[in-house]
Order: sequence, then C-alpha cells, then structure tokens
Amino acid sequence: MKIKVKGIENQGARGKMDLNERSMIVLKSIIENYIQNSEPIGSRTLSKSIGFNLSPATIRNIMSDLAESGFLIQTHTSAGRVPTDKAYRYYVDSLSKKPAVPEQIKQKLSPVSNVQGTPVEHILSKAVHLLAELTKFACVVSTPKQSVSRLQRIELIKINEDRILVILVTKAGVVRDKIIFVKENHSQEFLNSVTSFLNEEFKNHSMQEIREGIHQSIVSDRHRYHDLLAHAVRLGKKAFELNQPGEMFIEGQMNLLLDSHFHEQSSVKSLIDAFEQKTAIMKILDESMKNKGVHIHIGIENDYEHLHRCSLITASYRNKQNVLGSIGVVGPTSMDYKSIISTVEYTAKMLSKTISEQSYD
Amino acid sequence: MKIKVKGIENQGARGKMDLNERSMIVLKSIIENYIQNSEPIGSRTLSKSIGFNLSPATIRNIMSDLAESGFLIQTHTSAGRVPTDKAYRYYVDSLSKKPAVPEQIKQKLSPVSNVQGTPVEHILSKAVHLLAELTKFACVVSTPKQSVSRLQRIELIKINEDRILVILVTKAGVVRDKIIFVKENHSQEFLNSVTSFLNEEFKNHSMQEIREGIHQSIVSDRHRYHDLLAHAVRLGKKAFELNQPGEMFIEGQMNLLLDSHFHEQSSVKSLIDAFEQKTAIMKILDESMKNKGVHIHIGIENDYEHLHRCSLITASYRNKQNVLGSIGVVGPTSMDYKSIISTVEYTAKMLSKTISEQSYD
DNA sequence: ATTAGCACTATTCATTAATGAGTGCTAATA
DNA sequence: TATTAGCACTCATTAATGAATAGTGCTAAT
Repeated sequence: MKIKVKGIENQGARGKMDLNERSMIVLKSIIENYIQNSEPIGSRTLSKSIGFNLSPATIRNIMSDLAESGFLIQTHTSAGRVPTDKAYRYYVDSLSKKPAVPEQIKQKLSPVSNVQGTPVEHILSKAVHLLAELTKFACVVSTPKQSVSRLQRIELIKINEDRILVILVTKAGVVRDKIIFVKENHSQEFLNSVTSFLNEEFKNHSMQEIREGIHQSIVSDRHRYHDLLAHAVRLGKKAFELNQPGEMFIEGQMNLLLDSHFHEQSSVKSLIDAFEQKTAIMKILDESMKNKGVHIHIGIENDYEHLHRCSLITASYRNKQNVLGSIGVVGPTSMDYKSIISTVEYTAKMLSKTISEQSYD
Repeated sequence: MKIKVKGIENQGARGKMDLNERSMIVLKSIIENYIQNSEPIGSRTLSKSIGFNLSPATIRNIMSDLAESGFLIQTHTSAGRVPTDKAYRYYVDSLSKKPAVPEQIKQKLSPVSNVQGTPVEHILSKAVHLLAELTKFACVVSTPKQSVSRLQRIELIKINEDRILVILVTKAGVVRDKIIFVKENHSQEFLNSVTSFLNEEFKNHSMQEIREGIHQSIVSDRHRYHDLLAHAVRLGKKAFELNQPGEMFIEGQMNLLLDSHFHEQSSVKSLIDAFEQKTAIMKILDESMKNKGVHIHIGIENDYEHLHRCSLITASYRNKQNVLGSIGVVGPTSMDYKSIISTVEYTAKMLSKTISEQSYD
C-alpha cells in the first residue's frame, strides 16, 4: 500500500521555503527525532518509523534534496544528516499554533502565584527558577524597566547631614532605593514638604517624563525665587536620576552542561562567555518587550556570535498598564520547541497575572 | 654539597602532625607544584626542582612516609602522589600569616567602593562578581541577615483599601519592602500616626527584639483600650513578620568548569547539585559570621557530601555595629590557598568599609 | 517515480604494542 | 645509620591496526 503525494516541487537550492507535503513530513520526522535523541537518524530507521511506506532509498533522495535546499547538513560523508537552523525555523513556523499546556506543567508553575505580596524581584526569581527546573535549560528574566514605569510614590528620608535615602515606588509595585548626597543640611520636615510636592506633581507620570519635566523646570528656571520649589526640583533631579541599567536574573546555567548537545560537541567556553557578557541576552530580552507573544531566536539568527549555537525563546510579561520585562529560555538549537514555547508563554502569563494583581493600577 | 637536617622523627601513620623539617619542605613542594600544575610530580623532577640536593631515591622514601601518614595518596601504583585534604589542611595551617595583597588585586577590587550610595544588594553583587573574576572560581555572598540588623526607619504607604506597602530601612542601609493585606481601610494619615509610633518605639532595636517586643505587647494586651496603639501594634506585627530567608548571590559557577581539576576528574553533577541546593553553602556562610577572620573548609571537612571535592574560603563582612553576612570562594581542594585567602580577606574588608560608610550608625 | 542492490566512506570500538613516568626494593656507599 | 644507585616492575597513555557498523550515492531494474 503506497501513497502518492502530489505537491509543489522542491525548488532546489535557491532558498525557497516551499516543500511538497512528503518532504515536509520527512523533514519534520528528522527534526523531531533529532530533538529527542540528539543524534542523526538514518534513512533505514526513518523509513520504518515514518507513518506510510517509503523505502530507505526514496527517503535518501528526499534527504538529499533537503540537504541541497539547506535544511539538512552532513557533518561528514558517511554520517546521518542533522537539521540546520533553517530547518528549525521552518519547523517552528509550521507548528500548529499553541498546543495546550499540560496540567502537570501548570501545577509545577503554580507557586509563582503563591509569592504574591513579596517584592517583584522575588516573584521574578521564583518564576525563573521554576522555569529552569521545568525546561532543564538556562533561563533568564529581566527586571522591570524603570524608565517606562509610572510613579506611585516617592519618599525622602534623612539619614544624616549630607545623605538622603530616596525610595521610589512604581505603579508596577517595584521599590527602588538610593542614597543621594547633598550639600545642604535639610530637616526631615523640609524633606516632607519636598516629598509632598514631588508626589503631587509627578504621581502617575513615567520616570522618563519626570526626568524630562524636571529638566524643563530647571532650564526655564521658573522656581528661581521660590526656595522650597527650587530645592525640590534640585533634589528631585538627583532622586530621579537613578538610572539602573536594568538587571537580569539567570537560573540553571548548569543545566546546559548536562544537556547531551553541549556536553561534547561545542566548546563550553562560548556559552560561558555568552552569560558572562550579559548584554547580548539582555538585548534580546529588551527586543522581546516590543512585540506581543513568544519570540524565537534560532542559532545563527542571533546577532551575537556566542549565541550562534543556542536558541532563545522569550516572552514579555506585563501589568495592566505596561510591558515590564521579559522572561526566556536559553538552550541548544535542537530543543523541544513545541513544549518549551508553550511553557514559556504560560510562565509569562502567570507572571503577568501575579504582578498585575499587586500592581498599583 | 649536602645538607643534613635533624628533626623530630616522622611518627608513622598514627596521625601525628609533627613532621621533620625536611619532610615538611618536601610536602610543601609537592603541594605547591600540584596547585600550580594540577598534576602529580615525580621524585626525579622534584629532586631537581627542590632547593637543596636530595636524590630521587631519598625523596621517594620521604614520600612513602608521607603517604603512610596520610598526607599523600596514589591513584594507582605507578602514578605520582597527590596531596590529601589532610595535607592541604597542614599546608594552610602552616602558612606564614597574611601575605600582602598584591597591588594589582587591590586595584581590580577598587570598583567596590565606587558603587557607594547604591543599594547594598548592588554593592554585594559587584563585590562577588569581581571576586569571581579575580579568583576564576565560583563565589558566593550572603545578604545581610535581617534579624540582627537594627531598625533605622519604617514607612507604611497605603496602596488601596486592603493593601499597605511596608518599607523597612535598617541601620545597615538595607531596604526591604513587602505588601501586607489588611481588613480595615486605614487612611494614609492614620498610617502616618502608626508610622511615627512604630519609629519612636522601635528605632535602633533589632528586628529580633522588635518581634519579641510586639509579641509581648499583644500578650500583655496593654493597648486594649487605645485604638491607635492597638492598630499600630497589630500592623507592626504584620510588618515585622517579613522573615526573609536570607538570600545568597552566586557568581562564576561556570568558572569551575574551565578549571582543570573539575574538567575531567569529577562528575560535574555533584557540583551542580551543590549549587542547586543552596542550603549547604548558605550554612557555611552563616557559620562564618560567628567568628572573625577567614574560614577555610577543605574538601572532606565539609558536612555536605556534594562539597567533599571542594574547598571554601569565606570571610564575614560587617558595618560598624554588626556582622552582616559573609562572602566566599568555592573552588577545587587544590586551589591556590595562599593568594585566595588574602584576596577573600581583602574583599571582605573592602565590603565592610564600603557598607559601613553608608550605614546609618 | 520508486526501489533494490552494491560500492564506497568514515566513525567507532577493541586489540595490540611501544613508550614512559613513576615507584619499590635491595645492595652498595659514605 | 642515612643516603644513594640501580634495576625490576607497574600501569597509564598513545599510536597503529583491523573489524564492525551505519550511513550515503549511484545505477539499473521495476
């Protein structure tokens, strides 16, 4: 019993993404097998494991075509073929949308909502920890961007003659603190007035706006003759200057070492570098905040060379008002995209929900 | 030209620590060589590299004695001998006290004092990052213990009908925040009164004391007829309940993988576990807070089995008033104790200095 | 268009042999 | 008595060899 499949012909090596249905199925089988076993599958084995009857020889022909179009690659002449990044891209793009998240995964992620009421950082670290445990890869999460978040409250607390502790509470529920150094010895009562002024003036504005507003105030110098306001503006400028570079939590780096793909194959060194220089990953997380949904960066698609052997799956989290940051997984290009994608998506959703509920708007 | 050294005779395998001077020098040479090259040295090579003339045969005899007393071990018959944990302990104990910290190291650690004015967590993370970079091992630091630190200020900020943001500032300059859920809808003015009351009552007391004090208050119920105080005590109880488990920052885990000792030899798995279950390392850091100076845990000396192949060098950091936490290095038992010890000590000192200067007492 | 068959290639694995670093022991020596 | 020279022995490491294996590519037959 044989099946004949008519379809668009393979277009050769010119990079066209059209594959006839049979080639597609073969490619998919190869990819899924490789994801599972991390070793190439031969034409004979594939012939048996595939659904309908196709002889090894036919499969070899198909594989040869797929190799020519850049979906498969041979490490050496007599070795099986391994999917390329292009193949993974094709595979991911053709995935039937959103497989349901298994109940088991949901349950394992439920502790995220149990840490409500604790600092946002704590929630994030819980989430990223669980995600790493579930996926068995390295996971990262970026802390809420300060510039976009809106002010809920500012507090100025006198420490001693020349130091003031500034506490900023954002709508997203993030608390940031910083000590500023001042020349004048202000009384706490004075600071309280300044505090009220700043709160009234700037509540609900984003940090970005506030910084610009204060800058305007100083330039226009309209408070020149008003002592309190002048001081307030000056202190405010210092207070809102705290431009934290945006942090990132990493969990489960070690997981990557146990993964069969990194174990032998590639030099561990480049992975270490990738995590050492956090900027590259941070950039991808930032990028991910710009659009909704899950983002997938496969191997060579990454700008940063050290990440060429990794794939990143990221998704942003948010409160009701703003996108705050994003969370993601860093793993080998041959990761199980299907399940990882849905897990990351679900984690981001949980995170959004938990944080939204304790946000101040 | 030969040298004869008279000394106390080796006591055999009975565990006596007394070694004649010559054995001591040989042992020290073997250890230092092994630390440098991570491979055993033979009697011939050692005979040449050692200061005075000793034939390989003599050295073999000495080595044989050292092995018998448990300072050296052979992995197999025809292999060179490798120092045991006992040998490292002996070596460390006999180190001439406190070699000077190289200027280069001092310079590389100087950024720690540049982050003054930022949150304590930030300072810690900077310090542990630099330490990891310098030592090329994994480094850990524990955040200030909350229970011992004294209250500088508490703030209660109303979020909405049933939520209050609590901000605790300790003398050590640590800011902690938490949201508490309440049944009554208190006004911010009311919260301000409570705040003043709590600040007046508890400023300069340790969290431990405060918790006990509040507990007493409630038990004795002496505020029964005073509405404000009753509320204040009840809110205070909740506010001071925040018993953060004490965190730990880890940096440079990946460094261990590049180390020649872990690379092949031991299973990476146990190291991963050690870091996964942070409790073991946390316990050692806690322990280290109890006594001054540098603490050294060599291999098998560690209670936790996964750390049997590691050594930990820790030192506590403090402000003027209290010991706050500790910082340390986790590396192979064959680490360069001499330099690591002084580097850790210096880092802890820098940390203490930086934090003290921004502490509130 | 598909398949069977066969030649060819490269990896992997086990075996073997040579090498060499290192020790242990014994007898000679200072 | 302490030290040393010399030699036998052990065992890890390395390279070379060969057999087994998994896989492809090509061609001719269906």
